[in-house]
Formats: sequence, structure tokens, C-alpha cells
Amino acid sequence: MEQQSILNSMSKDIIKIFIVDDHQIVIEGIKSLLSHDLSVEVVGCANTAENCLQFFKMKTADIILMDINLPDMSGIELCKIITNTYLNVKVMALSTHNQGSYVRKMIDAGASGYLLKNVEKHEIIKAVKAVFDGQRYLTFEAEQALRYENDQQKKLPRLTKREKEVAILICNGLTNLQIADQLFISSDTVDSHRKNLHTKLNVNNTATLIRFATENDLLST
Amino acid sequence: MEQQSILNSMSKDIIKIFIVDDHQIVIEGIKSLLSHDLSVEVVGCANTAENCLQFFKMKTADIILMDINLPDMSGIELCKIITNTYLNVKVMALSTHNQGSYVRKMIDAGASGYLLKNVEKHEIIKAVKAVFDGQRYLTFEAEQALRYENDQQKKLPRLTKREKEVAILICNGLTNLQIADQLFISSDTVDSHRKNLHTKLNVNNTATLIRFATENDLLST
DNA sequence: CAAAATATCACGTAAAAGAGTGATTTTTAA
DNA sequence: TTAAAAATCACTCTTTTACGTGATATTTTG
Repeated sequence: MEQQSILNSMSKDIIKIFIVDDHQIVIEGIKSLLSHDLSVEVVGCANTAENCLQFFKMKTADIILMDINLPDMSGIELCKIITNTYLNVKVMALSTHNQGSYVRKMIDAGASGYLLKNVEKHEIIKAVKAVFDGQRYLTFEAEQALRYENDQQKKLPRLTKREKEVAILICNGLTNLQIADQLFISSDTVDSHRKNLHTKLNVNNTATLIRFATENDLLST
Repeated sequence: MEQQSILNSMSKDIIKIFIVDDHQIVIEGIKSLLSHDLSVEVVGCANTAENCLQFFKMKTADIILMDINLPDMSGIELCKIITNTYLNVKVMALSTHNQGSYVRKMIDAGASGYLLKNVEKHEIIKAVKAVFDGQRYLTFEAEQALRYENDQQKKLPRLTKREKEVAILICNGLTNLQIADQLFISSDTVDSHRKNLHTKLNVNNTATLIRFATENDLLST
């Protein structure tokens, strides 16, 4: 692995790039930006995850510039598949979203870099070379967002499995009694969970409970 | 106005296009896609609304391809300014969003067309020519979304000004008494509004009230 | 294994919401 | 200008939340 990256930075090989983006405009834009740089070459592109996977069954590339929003599959899933299947192919996320949660998910999915679509030509080249040499490259805003995300995550209280279930049912408008029926527990128990939710989330009524839970995305996973 | 459009379609003038998008990649992409068509010419581009307005103070173009997400001002506002100030400049929205509400807002702001960023080369040309000839051009999905939006809008109950105020305060977790204090009315009155909200939105508790109101964006304007 | 966290249940009181009914005044729009 | 819509207030009764306090069983985890 390390020998490989040393080899890469030593050699003057042209870096082979594959682009995945559902917007042809963006693909054309990247191609255009990269067209005058002799150290990189766009060897293919796809508008869907499916077409991307198809390409890699027969051919290969060094780095995939990958959009997160794809029509048939999320870029996060595609990234997982690619990095697990083709160990020497690096993925560089290229997204409009600078939310920390996206950055986190792509990194967790195995991406080696994260660029925003307002990126300038020289930064693409710089990022591609860094990733090709085995480094991780996050654009400034992405790195910042990731840090912020991590900080926030630490501050947010963690709900237990049962508390989440109860919170979701509360959000759906069920009363304690209805929730009790659905979960086969006493309504007193539901009340206890509700009290704990109030304490943990620092709220004192249903309205603020719902707002806090939904705004902080505490009910999804 | 009509003479103008007849003149346009008769003449073989090159259509002058200006591009506004915060992503340089997209600008490059459009330029690239349009570069081989002799009937159109990209006369300028900008990454911000400010730079766009600056351009039009000295020069002009026939059609602006305009992104809705801009760093300094929303494309909706920019579109209003442009169409109100320069009556012979047409705006074509170019967005990733296919929500009806966006289409509606851009049309209301004076846009003559709406394209999605997954557009293909020939459709850009087609749309540009249609708009240049004084027609309105919406890509299929945008038209569909707009129709759906209008249908939904008709189905949704309309809240009165006071009901909206009360609903917002309810969403913020205030009790009837607190709302009454804030609006200088009786808590019985707040209760009345709450009852009306329940009837109109077909809900029977605070939780579902909040969910319905937020999910249907009834509290924004 | 033992401590900690989680999940469970119970009882009581007070506050708030939910629901029905009815009425008056003010504002809006045909 | 006049009918309709919106905003206001009042009273009652029931249901649900909110909050406190305390207890026991189960599960997780160091």
C-alpha cells in the first residue's frame, strides 16, 4: 500500500479519472476544466451508478469524481461498493452540499476526498494528485463542516432505542395510551420515556419535543 | 413586443447568452455544450448576482441562463430585478430542483423558461430559441411539477393571517396562555384559533398540527 | 461478575389541550 | 352597502400532558 503510493508519486503516469454525475453539464464542465492539464486524463464518465459499475467491470481508473445525488443509487452506496470491490480505485466526492453529515457519510463509505462544486480548476488538480498519492483531501469548507458536525454530535444527547420509538410515535400524534397499546407496555411507562425525553432534550412540552427531534434528525437511524 | 419576436425569428442574429451560476464547473459545462452551435454565443458569465448586475449596467444579452442558488442573492430575486429593469432580457432558470414551488416562484419572478441541470445539449438550444422567439419554455418535469404544485395548492386549506401567527407560536412550544399574552388577546381566543386550525387541517392534537403545518410549508409566507 | 444503563410500572396532582356551543365585533370583498 | 369571512371572547366538561417521587426487573458493558 505504501509502496504503491510512493511509486505513484515517483512515476509520471497520467492519472486516469472517471466522472459520475447525473448532470451532463457538470461532466462537460469538469472535462473542460481538466482538458488542458496533461497530468490527468478523463477515461470515462457516467450519469448513473449502474453505468459506472458497468465501466469498472471491464476497465479501470485511478480516481472517481463522484456526485452524491445519483438517480438510481446514492453516491454513498456507490462509494461503498466501489471502495470495497476495487481496492486501488479512489473515490473523490464532488457535491453541492457542504453539510457535515454528507462529508461524514462519504468518508465513512470509503471516500478519499471531498470537493464542492464551486471548486476551481487548480484545486481539482491539487486534490486529485493528493488522493492519487494516498492522502486524504477535503476542501476547506468540507473539513470545517466535518469538524462542526463532530462537535455537534458530541453535544447532542443520545436517545435509547425505546425512547426513539416513543418519540416517533409522539411525533405521529399518538397519545400515551395509544403508544402503550402499540408497544404492549403500560401508559405509565410511556409517560416515563416521555419524561426522560423531556429531560434529555431539555424541553417541556410535545411541541418543542417534536421540533427538537426533527430539526436535529434524532429519529432517523 | 410581437413585432420584436417576429423580427427575432426572422433574422439570423446570433443569440447572446449570459450565464449566472455559482459553480464554475457548470458554467464551463454549458459553454462547452454550446461551443459548437453557431446560432448562440456566450457573451459573459458570473458566479454571483452582483457580478451579473454589474455586467448588465454596461452590456447586454438576449437570454440569461440563471441558477436559483446563488451566494449573495436568490435567483428568484435576481430574476425579478433583471426582468423589471431590462425588459428585453429574458431569463431562463437552470436548476437542480424540480419542485413545483421553485418553478412557480421563478415564473412569478418573470422567468421565461425553466430547465433542469440534467438537460441535454439539444434541449438547451431548443429552449433558448423558443424563449428568444418570445415563447415560454418549461422542460417536461418542470411543467409536470408546476401542474402538480397547482393541484396541491388548491387542495390545501388556506390559513388566515391570525391562524398562521398562532400556529407558528404553537410550533414554537408556547401554551395558549403564553400566546394570548404575546398577541394581546384572550386565551379563549387562542383556543378558538386552535380549534379552527384543527378543523381546517383535519388534525386533533398539537403533534399532528405541527407535522402537517411544517410538512406543507403553511407557516412560511 | 458487578456497576451502570435501560426499560418497566405505579400513584398523585396540577396544568394544558381538546371539544362543544354560542355570541359579538371587526374586516374584507362582492 | 351589505353579506361573508375573520377575529374576538366566554363557559363547561373530558381527556391528555406535565411533573414529582419511587420502585423493580432487565440488559449492557467495563
